[in-house]
Amino acid sequence: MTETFKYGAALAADIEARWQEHWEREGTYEAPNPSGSLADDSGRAKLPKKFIMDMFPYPSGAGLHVGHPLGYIATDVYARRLRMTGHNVLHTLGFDAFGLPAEQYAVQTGTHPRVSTEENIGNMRAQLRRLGLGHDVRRSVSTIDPAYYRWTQWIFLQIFNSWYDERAGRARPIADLVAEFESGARACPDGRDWSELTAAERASVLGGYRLAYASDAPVNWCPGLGTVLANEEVTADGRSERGNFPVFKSRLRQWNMRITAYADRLLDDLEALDWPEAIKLQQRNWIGRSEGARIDFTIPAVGGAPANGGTDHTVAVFTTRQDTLFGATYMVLAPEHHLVDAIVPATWPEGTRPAWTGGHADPREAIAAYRERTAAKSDVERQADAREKTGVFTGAFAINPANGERVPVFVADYVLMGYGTGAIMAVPAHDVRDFAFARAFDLPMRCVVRPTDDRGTDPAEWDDAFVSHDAEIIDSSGPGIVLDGLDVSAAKKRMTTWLEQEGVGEGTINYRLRDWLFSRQRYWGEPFPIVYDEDGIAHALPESMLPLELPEIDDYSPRTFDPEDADTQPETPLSRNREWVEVELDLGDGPRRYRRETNTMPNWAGSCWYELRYLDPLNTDRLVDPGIERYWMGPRDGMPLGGVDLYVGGAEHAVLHLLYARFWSKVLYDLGHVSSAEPFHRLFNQGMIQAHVYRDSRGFPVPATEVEERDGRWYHGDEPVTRELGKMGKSLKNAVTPDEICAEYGADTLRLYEMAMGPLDVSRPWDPRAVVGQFRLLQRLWRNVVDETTGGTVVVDEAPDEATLRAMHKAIDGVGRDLDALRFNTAIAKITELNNHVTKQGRVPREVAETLVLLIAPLAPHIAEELWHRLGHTDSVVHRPYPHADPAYVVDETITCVVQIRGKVKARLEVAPDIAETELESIALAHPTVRGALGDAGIRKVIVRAPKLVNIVPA
RNA sequence: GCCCGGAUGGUGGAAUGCAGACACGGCGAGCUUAAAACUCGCUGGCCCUCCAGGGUCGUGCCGGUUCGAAUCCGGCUCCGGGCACCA
Repeated sequence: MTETFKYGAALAADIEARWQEHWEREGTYEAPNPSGSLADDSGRAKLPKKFIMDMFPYPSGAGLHVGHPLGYIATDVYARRLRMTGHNVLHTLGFDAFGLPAEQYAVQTGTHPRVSTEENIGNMRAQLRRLGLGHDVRRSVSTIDPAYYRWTQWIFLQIFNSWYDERAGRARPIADLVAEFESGARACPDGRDWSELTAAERASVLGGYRLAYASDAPVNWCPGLGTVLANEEVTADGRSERGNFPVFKSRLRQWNMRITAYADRLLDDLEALDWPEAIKLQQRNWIGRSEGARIDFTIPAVGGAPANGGTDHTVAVFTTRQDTLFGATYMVLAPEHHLVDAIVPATWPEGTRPAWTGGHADPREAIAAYRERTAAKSDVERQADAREKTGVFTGAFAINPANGERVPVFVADYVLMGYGTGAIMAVPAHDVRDFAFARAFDLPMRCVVRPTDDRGTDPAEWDDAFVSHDAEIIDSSGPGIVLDGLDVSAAKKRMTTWLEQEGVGEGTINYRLRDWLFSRQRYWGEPFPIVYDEDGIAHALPESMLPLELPEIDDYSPRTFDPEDADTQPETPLSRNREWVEVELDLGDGPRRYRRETNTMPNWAGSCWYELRYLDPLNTDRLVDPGIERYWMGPRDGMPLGGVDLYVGGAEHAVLHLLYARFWSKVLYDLGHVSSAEPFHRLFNQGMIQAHVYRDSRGFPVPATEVEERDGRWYHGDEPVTRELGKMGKSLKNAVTPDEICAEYGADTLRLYEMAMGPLDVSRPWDPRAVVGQFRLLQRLWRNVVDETTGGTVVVDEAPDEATLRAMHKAIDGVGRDLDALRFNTAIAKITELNNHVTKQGRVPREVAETLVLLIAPLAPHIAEELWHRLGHTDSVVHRPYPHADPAYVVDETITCVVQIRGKVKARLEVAPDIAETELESIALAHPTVRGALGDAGIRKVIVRAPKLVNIVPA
């Protein structure tokens, strides 16, 4: 068989396999640590460092399609450019391997999730290996590895064993809090002395402080998945993010993370991060900070009415519009509000309108009926009639503290128990929802903010509420307070001050963010390192007992339970292994019987901190060595909070992974385990690769590869099909795998094509025909260097001509800047342009050939390495200096000259840098705009000044 | 409803002072018995043309700023994304 030197699929495959093996053997992509087991004597640890990361993949059984590696290729190109510009670059990829699909597969087949997951990881590694990604494989971690999740559990214990000290503004060890209680420096919540409390009472008090705590509260129960879910995992229409199953509220005892303690810091620190504005905005909205006030309304005892016990009650409301308190004409409690039953009188007050009673004989009956009606609504239904206002009168009245007015109290489901205090003051004139409710129930409205449009001040004549943050307050004066004439923000301040003086309220801040529900009733996750003693008190396992490995069970299936029955809890898979659950342990006070926690952690846990483990993956004593962590991630110029230099991934994790990881980072920072207060300094969201979906007349997708185009229409065989743009995937029968592209053209072509398709951050369709364009580029480049019959080189040992030199240095300059800015598509266009230039010349000077090879090396590393080798070099392009443009050739051939008339710029001229003054003068005077501007005025003087300014003084 | 982002040839997209780089597709030619995963040329519309070139319109729509606008400003239209009874 004769050897061929034509760059085709076979040769590309040969080159790629050869160099991949070489790089692996040489450890080419290993990044040294400054110390520890991954340190070396290459001296590279002394270089400026860069830590580049991808969002690591879930090892799905479906394998990769070409959309998955888009980000991995981008970070690889960027990392290679950094290596070639003298950086010590840490780039690797692990696997986020706990999660539902493997468990669902186990339910169906009985295969242990570990077995299927590890097989999937193996397949995915093989797929990724073909792409020639320059990863430091020593640092690749997998979240299901006990050596890894040992530290996930360890971090959980750090969080469990700490509390948020509001005064210090940071987390501290729980032992400090105990010491404060013991010394009396801090009073116990219920006013008793710490020493008098039983162990269970102490545990309960501390549970109110711990950053990880168990609580009994309404949670999102998803029967379809057999587990509870975090708020972030439930979509706006009340379904599970994964699987799209309905979600119901149910009261269950679950573990939570006190992420709300960090709301302000999570919000404020966004400012220092180099993240897309859209993601920052999503996080800001999710945290949902609103400044306002708590206002106490008194509901006086109804004389002799047994229902409210004959005592006064105080109901606190939260509002951001305390300035409109004088406009509050009624009050609303959420149906679940705990004071509803206490305030309801036995009978309707005299003169209650029939429309307010819902047709019921007494208030208690009316409220019971209303509760039943709203509770039966699932979140989906509640969403459907979101705008329709329903409610019922409680029969009670509250006193508006500003003017002493008696206002009716309603129950309505447009007020949510989970936000603020679960009660509102209703100002129908200045709130759209209150306006709608007041209209429906014929409640009075009072205008207290002067409308800035022509609607007048009688709300009865309005079509909607008047909402403005920039208007004047009117008709708002009461005992000790006058707001009239103030603007909204001044009125808010004055009202807050008054509320605080009178002791009927205070300025407060509310957040939309809720604590993170952290336990799942599933098997395939990290077990909690928690045991309960006979009194039900939770104890942390000592570090020496970590990792707490997942026990074996023989039935992985989730169970549903009866949410109606308050005494039941969902059965957890881990509880099925009795020997594992019931244990005798010595936690320091002798062997005792304990029961293990049988929930598992959500699959976000492993991804909350994996960047840290990449740094020091073999360390068995610590999560990460502090010196190594500071080296790669510590605060530095322009990054006061530290973090990874570049993190690339999809935008779908905006309020999930990206929020959780920031939270864990801050806890670890507070407790002194890391120097970086933020995990990811710079974030980049890559777009999606879309693909055409072809559907037959019944709407079913047909395989995209079997569709033919004829006269602008598409046919599957003889059947016409429709075409639309959609996600790439198995179910839509349009997936293209990297393997098939590699087989047809090679990995370098795939890499180039993915990078050349368009800007990295926008979604764009995969065009199967267009891939060949990048293949042709590589073929032309190959032929410019290699003699296809002998395998020798065709480059000539002569200096490039002037035009070529200029083209070359322009390309070097542009490509370098494009790569630094992640503009890979334009970088490729510039390389192509230069390559086309020399192709047309027919002869390629060695200097140009070598430049081309180095320029393309980050994008197409295999062919670059091969060509570099064939050009007679024995070193690797990987650590070669990237070409540097000679500024002499990059300067523009023309400069801009400004023409002014009466000191005003009238025109700009592109002229040669060395143009003579007299010539410049005549060009300026010949310019049509200049001639027009001068008109008949004539010219008195033309002054040409350095650098190039033509000043024309009209006569 | 509110908040973001976008609109440039047949297609993906370049371009912050020469609109359409680079690529696909298309057309024409070459090589070839034949082919293309080969090579070369042309390829926004309209018009003129002595075939060398030239003119003119043109970046979703309307208006503005500017010597000059795809780019900046104001107002629309359409598309994509996020949030949504959060007081």
